[in-house]
Amino acid sequence: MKHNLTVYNTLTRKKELFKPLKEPFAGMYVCGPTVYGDPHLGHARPAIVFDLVFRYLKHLGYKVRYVRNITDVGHLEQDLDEGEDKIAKKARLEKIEPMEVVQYYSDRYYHFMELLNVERPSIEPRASGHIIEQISMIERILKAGYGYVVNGSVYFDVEKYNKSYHYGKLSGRKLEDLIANTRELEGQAEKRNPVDFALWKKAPPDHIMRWSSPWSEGFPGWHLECSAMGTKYLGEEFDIHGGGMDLLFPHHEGEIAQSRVANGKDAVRYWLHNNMITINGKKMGKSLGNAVTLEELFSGKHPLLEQAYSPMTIRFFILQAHYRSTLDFSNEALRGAEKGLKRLMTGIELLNKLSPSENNQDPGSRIKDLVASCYAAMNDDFNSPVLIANLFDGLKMIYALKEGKMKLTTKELMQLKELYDTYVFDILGLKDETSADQSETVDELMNMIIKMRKNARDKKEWDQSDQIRDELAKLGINIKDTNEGATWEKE
RNA sequence: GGUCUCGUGGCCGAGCGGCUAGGCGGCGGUCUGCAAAACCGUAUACAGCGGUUCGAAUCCGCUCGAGACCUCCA
Repeated sequence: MKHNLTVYNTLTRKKELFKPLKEPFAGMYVCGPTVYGDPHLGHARPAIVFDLVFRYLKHLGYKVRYVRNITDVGHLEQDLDEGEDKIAKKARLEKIEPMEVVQYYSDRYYHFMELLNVERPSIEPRASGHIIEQISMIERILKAGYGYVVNGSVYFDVEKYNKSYHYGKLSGRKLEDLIANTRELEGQAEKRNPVDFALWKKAPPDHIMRWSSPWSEGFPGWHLECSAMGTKYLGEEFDIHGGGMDLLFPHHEGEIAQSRVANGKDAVRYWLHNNMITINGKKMGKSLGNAVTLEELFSGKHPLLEQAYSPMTIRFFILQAHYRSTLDFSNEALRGAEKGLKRLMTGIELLNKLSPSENNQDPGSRIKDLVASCYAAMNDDFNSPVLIANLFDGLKMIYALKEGKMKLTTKELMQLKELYDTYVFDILGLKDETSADQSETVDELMNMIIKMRKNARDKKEWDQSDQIRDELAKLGINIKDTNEGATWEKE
């Protein structure tokens, strides 16, 4: 495959040329949501970022298998013996079955991801459906000598692991520092060392989510599912593992250790991490109580929101920042994204209406250059903000064509159209929202009204024409007079 | 406390040693019966102080400030 895509590998802290294990195949695993709450803006970022990666890899010609899990068990609320997992807690609070909670929030997640035009991954495995694989992995870890059983729970022996491997190599930590900084938490008596983590937890009597295992009735530890499912669907070694930066430690560190000893090799070749979304400079997080859900965002019903923002505005907003930078949320920034996206879409609409000029009059290599810089941006660790800047630059060319200040041959115009089509819709995954829900009847009615207004205008009956415009404005319909006649738009 | 990241014009956000990022907003203009929209043009920046260099937003040091991880989190 010919390309020079470089990706920033958290493991090496460098950009590296992307070379998959088995061309033309590429395998990617991304940590998905824990389905115990409504999806919020924070969920949108990794979903959109890795959707971009997925789309671009496919565009380059790879046959991509993209696996994104749904976490529906485990994830202890606290690392305490009596800790219960989030889903069980939510279920108890709402007096429903845990799987009901899981079903409900999974559906919500899928619904909102679809609105954001996030493509469904190739496989979306659930932790609860892979208990057998997880148990088998624990057995392999025990067999390798890196786990120990206490009272029906199984723990990973981090200190022993660190003697042969480097625990903390992904997050840049040293075990001594970790041990020195471990907080004193209660109920850790079972562990040999506070840095050890659970592979299997024996369920307390009142814990509702439980499965039988060789050690106890219980549930798997919280790093295990990703190791087990990644191995199952992508093999013992695969190309990309993605997730939020907040998962770097300890989640991904745990994954590395588990896979290493269970499979005898490092599983992941490129670790990619998206940065966080901040709100007033602080990380947005469910546990911090400052998360804005996607539903609130799309409806505008949240104290922080001055208006509703469409799914594509959110998508564009996220893509306008590089995935490894924090992205600060504000109404002003969001409004800016909304306007910018509209400008881009209007330009594309115009482009599609343009016809080529007969004579080829020095188009230069501007289109070739534009195409090249778009590829260069994406090949540079998926630099979507630079890509978008290039697309805005190209807009000037489109308007110059319209004004007749520039001429393009049929072939060149086709190339330009193809560029926008490919990059805006296929790769960035944006879509035009404006004309989405107009029925034919409405269209024809509006054409009729515009015609009537034009008649009035032709007769210079300004009172009449302004009245039509004002009345429509009250209905949220804006008339825009252009040189080619009037168009309308619903707010 | 430990580890790490970052501080760019009113706002968001690229930039990885020399060449205009881009978007939103502002200002000026074109178009227009008026208005809006649209388009064109344009100003404002690199937290501070030192250092390296012919040359620094970009490298180094210090100061100040913000944030992340170390506990579930995207």
